[in-house]
Amino acid sequence: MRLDDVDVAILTELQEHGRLTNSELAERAGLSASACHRRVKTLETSGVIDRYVAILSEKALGRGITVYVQVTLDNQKRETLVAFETAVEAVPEVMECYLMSGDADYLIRVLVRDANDYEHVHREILSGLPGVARLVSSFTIRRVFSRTTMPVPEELRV
Amino acid sequence: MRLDDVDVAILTELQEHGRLTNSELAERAGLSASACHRRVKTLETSGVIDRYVAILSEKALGRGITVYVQVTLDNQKRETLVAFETAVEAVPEVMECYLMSGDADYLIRVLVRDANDYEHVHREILSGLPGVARLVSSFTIRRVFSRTTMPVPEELRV
DNA sequence: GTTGAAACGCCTTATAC
DNA sequence: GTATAAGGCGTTTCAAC
Repeated sequence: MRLDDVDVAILTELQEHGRLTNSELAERAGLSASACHRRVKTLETSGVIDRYVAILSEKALGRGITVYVQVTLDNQKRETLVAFETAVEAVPEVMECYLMSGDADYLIRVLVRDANDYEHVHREILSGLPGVARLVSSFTIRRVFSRTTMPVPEELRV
Repeated sequence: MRLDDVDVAILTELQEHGRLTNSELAERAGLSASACHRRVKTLETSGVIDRYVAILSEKALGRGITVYVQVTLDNQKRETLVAFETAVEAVPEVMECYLMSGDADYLIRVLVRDANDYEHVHREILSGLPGVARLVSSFTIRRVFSRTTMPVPEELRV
């Protein structure tokens, strides 16, 4: 699927304002409402737009601290990996989990209230996950920025 | 601001389906439409709901590979940090940037099409950012999961 | 908290160009 | 791509309970 400038404009707007009305969106994209509506539907059914979500405020929910944790397991047996992955997904403080190349097996992003809270999560939850041999925690001091907006790569442009 | 079970139900739904109609949401939350509408407005104005966004498909956009990069700068002078932060935010492939404690100064998450593409980003863009002394790249093999849904902490429950 | 009503805007589909 | 029309649905506000 190729995307032209208008598609990009639509995607850019919706990535920032997911609940724009179609008429507002049409105006911002410089399109008639019907044309805009058709394009959005196409973008949705083609899978370019995956879904719409509400983003909650980490601050307002008292989850100010992000910690990255490198996880090394006892071994790389298939069952060990599956057991860990299943268990870690059930931990609500873990926002993201990647299987990694290199030293550690997994990298996870953990969201907690403060350092105290992390101590609890680390000791009572993470270190008890199946197969975990070692945890290396890296504290973030400050989030410089975070994008939800994904750039449209050149090779998809019209 | 305290949140009761119904608020949590609303937040959970909206974090997964950000464009639910108010009437649909009301039904799922077990509320009348007007009561539901009032609660959502309150959650929005109080800042618990930060914003609504469309999530694009990384796959459909051909951005399959996530790379984490630990960035070490020449020094920690204020100007050095500011210059780097300003420049890195202008790189669209960088989705997130944290100032870190510990060995490296920054941790960034980079989204690219493939390893080739990363090679280009690494050599032509990242290593040219102001103040960069060392880059340590960690490739992800697979995203195990990623949440946009944030749990409501116990201490905020009614 | 609930229901119901009313006004308005938007969506959605369908026209035709 | 544009414009327009029509019906139905959803939102938003209000009043009353």
